[in-house]
Amino acid sequence: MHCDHHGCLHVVPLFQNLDGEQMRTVDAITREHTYTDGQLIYYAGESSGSLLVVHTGKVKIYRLDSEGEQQVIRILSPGEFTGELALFSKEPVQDFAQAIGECSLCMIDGEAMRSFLVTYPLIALKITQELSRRLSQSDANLHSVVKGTAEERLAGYLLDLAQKSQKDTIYLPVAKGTIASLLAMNQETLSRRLKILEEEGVIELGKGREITILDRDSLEIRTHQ
Amino acid sequence: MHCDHHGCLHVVPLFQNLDGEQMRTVDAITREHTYTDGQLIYYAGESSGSLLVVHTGKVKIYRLDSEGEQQVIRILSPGEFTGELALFSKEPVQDFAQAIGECSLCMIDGEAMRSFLVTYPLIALKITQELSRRLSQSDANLHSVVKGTAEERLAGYLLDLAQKSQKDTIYLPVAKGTIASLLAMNQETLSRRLKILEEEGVIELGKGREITILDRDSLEIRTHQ
DNA sequence: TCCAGTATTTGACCTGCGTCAAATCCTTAT
DNA sequence: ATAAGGATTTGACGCAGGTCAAATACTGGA
Repeated sequence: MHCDHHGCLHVVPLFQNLDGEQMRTVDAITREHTYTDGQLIYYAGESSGSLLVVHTGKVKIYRLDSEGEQQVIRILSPGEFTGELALFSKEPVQDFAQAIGECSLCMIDGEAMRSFLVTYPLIALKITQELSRRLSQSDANLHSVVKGTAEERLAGYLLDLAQKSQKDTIYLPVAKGTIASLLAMNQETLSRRLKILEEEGVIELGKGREITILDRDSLEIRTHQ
Repeated sequence: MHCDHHGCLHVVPLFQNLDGEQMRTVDAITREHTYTDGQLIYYAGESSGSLLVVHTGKVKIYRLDSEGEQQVIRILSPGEFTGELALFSKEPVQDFAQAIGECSLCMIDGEAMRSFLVTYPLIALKITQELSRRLSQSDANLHSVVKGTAEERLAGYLLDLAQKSQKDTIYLPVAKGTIASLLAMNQETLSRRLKILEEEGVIELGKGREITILDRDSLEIRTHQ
């Protein structure tokens, strides 16, 4: 089915300031599709060639090493997009996208999207802007993996979550194992680090994925940046 | 001085298929500037707001951690560009660009470039394409740092160099310490790994930065991918 | 060619984090 | 509720690669 005007496109910063007609144009080349928990959306070597915008739910982007172990790259929330490599380049895609829980995506046809971008170059600029932001972010990640410690990355991540939710009690968005991989450590290390932070009175572990931040300053210091 | 038509713009894949008039347009908003060894081109928090295209020489892009230690992100060769974050986004720049040896850059004025891109959206698409390629590359780097070993990264890098030069005897493009940082290891580890590869008959270390690959297959295997 | 300054190598040592294995805790479907 | 299966925790242990320090090799300028 087509996205209607209460649909996915309106949650996307990318298309925020399109006028009615432009919106209808994008609408016409967009299909919405829902996925169930764990379903693969695309995989390395084989992608839809569409721009994929998350409408509801969460999507995990990851890579596999030669042992089949996965390394989480990004967790997408509503409004965020992926699939740009297949859209803009001939390079083979090397990552996997998988639904975490029920989720729905808007799939914008690649060929049509490219012509649209030529007609509405401002949208192309916005995409470029988002990509360069993500590139900078990705460099920062690399830097913190190479030069930083597990605790530093964890502290930074917890502060991020707290800032986004504006609360001191936060809920990890996905399973701890997944968070661990996202933070470039393994599950056991994440567990141990959390415990240490609790023992030192910096956080309090609730049940399940609940964490309460008791001492924000201390976390700040541990961020080491 | 302006770039003439034998200048920097012709070495840039980005501008490959512009016609004469378009080329003159870009030319008009471009300045060439030369730097001496070690000179800072831009630094975190303060950037020119221009798109910087390497014309001749090499440029090192790196970040600093809180101890002032640097982590090399990328080595730019002629034709490659940087500065896109400052150009397309309001985010603060977090990296440093430094001349390695004598080098010259074409600096394309940011504001003028943005309007040019709106007029010639195909160039915008090319930039987008290059950014998404770099993003994918950056994710791959992260993956190999997290899941791979120092030897795997080194083997991959040596094969890359050999492929680019089409020869078995290669020369590291910059100092070993810089390569080490680029490969996310420290100088001593790089030195030790190289020695082990030599002892096992995979490579031969010449003097200075010269390395001869004796057993490409063995390197291939060590790439582990 | 020689010297000073830099880059590289080598050795000794140590630690953060990964691995494996087992226990315990949560969730969900019945 | 309860059992089954997944998620998380905990413990014991090892090692890749980091750090520090000292020796050696290169390089460009006088």
